[in-house]
Amino acid sequence: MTTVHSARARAVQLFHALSDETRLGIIEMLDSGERCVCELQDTLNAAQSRLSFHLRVLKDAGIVTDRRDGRWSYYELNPKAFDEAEAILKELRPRPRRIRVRGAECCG
Amino acid sequence: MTTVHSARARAVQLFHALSDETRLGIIEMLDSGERCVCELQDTLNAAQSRLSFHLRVLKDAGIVTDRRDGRWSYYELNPKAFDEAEAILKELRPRPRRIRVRGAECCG
DNA sequence: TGTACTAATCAACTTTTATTGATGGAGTGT
DNA sequence: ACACTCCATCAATAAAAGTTGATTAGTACA
Repeated sequence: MTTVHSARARAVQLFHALSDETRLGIIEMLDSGERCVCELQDTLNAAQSRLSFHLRVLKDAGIVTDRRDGRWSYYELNPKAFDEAEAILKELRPRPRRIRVRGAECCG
Repeated sequence: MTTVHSARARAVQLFHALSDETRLGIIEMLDSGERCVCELQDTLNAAQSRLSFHLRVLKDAGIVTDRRDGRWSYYELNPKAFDEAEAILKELRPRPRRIRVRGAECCG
């Protein structure tokens, strides 16, 4: 997981990691628990290097953690990343406004 | 807002729309209410066509709605999109597991 | 009608992401 | 040591996304 500068850059990293079909497939598989790469490979039938690439994106974003056991690598979801994404989303969400000020002050 | 096929494709579209600095800047500005394009342009100082491009991405994803008034276009956040993103995130989040089955069944 | 203004769209280009096939490191079993 | 497996990394390529500078459509107002 590489370091990131601003809150916005972090948001970009997180959402970018979540914006790919293959990666969502991986996340879905990991939802039921830790999995080794070869299992993911079989189930998602994605080439090994391709899977590895996407796992790295997820890991860099802190969405998964990995652990090595002998020749196998196991990946697991990191709940904190989901908390973080949810918090960011809450920040972005429009606040309830008392009065609609239909942009009347704008332009001309 | 273009039509989308699977739930996963929709998730990709939504997260992709959220994974860009300029677009997050736009969202942040719209957070306090409706804004016309020229205001966004000034504040974010982004070229007009560039802004237009990003507004389209946001609109296609359903994150903003637009309204035309004379020669001005006003954009506003759509809260539903944020509900949706939050719901998707909740789906993706790892469920609490009773027992950690450290992927022991895997591989051999 | 003519001119000025806002903003969408287009085409050419640059940059970033993703895919593929190959190589190599580390662990396992003989 | 040797062969074999799992998987990360690399280099080459393909595909997608973003930027830039036109052009164009629609509106406003003299």
